[in-house]
Amino acid sequence: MPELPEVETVRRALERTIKGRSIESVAVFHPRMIQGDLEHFRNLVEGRRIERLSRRGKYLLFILGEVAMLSHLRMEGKYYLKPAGTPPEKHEHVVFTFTDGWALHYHDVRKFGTFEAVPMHSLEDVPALKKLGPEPAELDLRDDVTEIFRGERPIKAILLDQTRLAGIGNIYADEILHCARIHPERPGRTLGVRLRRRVIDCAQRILAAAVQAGGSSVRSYRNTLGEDGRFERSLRVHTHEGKPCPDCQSTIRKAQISGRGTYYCPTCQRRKKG
DNA sequence: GACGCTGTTCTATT
DNA sequence: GAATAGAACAGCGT
Repeated sequence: MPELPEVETVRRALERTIKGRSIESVAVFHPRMIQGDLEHFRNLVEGRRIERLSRRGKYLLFILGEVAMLSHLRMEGKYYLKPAGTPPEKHEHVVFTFTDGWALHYHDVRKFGTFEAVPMHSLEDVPALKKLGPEPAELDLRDDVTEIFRGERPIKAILLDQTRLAGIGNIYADEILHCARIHPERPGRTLGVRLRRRVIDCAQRILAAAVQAGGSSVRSYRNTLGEDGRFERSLRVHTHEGKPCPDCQSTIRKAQISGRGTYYCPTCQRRKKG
């Protein structure tokens, strides 16, 4: 589920539903999801009020006054709000019980998700956040983005690299490259100034539209708090192997690029020029 | 039953 | 460095 638009959708849902609640206790059933010492984590988080929800790249930030709790959903993390005392289901690994009779359950079939709590004043120094590249939405099309696209790696790998741009994952990388009409294996370095701008422009437009639609729910997953993303209907190449390209009717191909399943149109996204 | 996928990212190896 | 393979884990389809 979660790339930037999905994480942003979760952030908004949590902001609507749990902002202002106070965390009475935290139950952790799978300690390795917590970065650092578990007791330290609980000491930092318990008793604090959720003042607001923020996001950086694919990280959710629970702002608890003087403490920030980072939550990364990785592949399949989801949140559900339930009455306090509801027994955790099989794949629910962390439960935040609030003082008002409700609880937030973290559900993650593959247990890849992570949590980390840090004092607010050291948030800037958290390595996970420090390494992240800029938010695509914050770039100006007039900015010099040459650095982002440097190197010989395929442009697809560059878009997936969170230190270059934050928040893009496998679905949106494919959609952005189709929008920009660039072959996913083309080395980043070979993009001229016009193509670099086109990639940023496509990234901003596609991510914004996906946020508007509440993200995508590819496969049969539902989004947090029971909300369904609608953007998967707008996907033009991702998961569309064998189907006609909406622009030129050529058959969409699937290839393995940088170790990831990659969908593209062989006609719109030629290797040579863009 | 085995194998090869899956929206992520970190670590070890080449 | 930089690119790639493997690992963390569970489920689903072939």
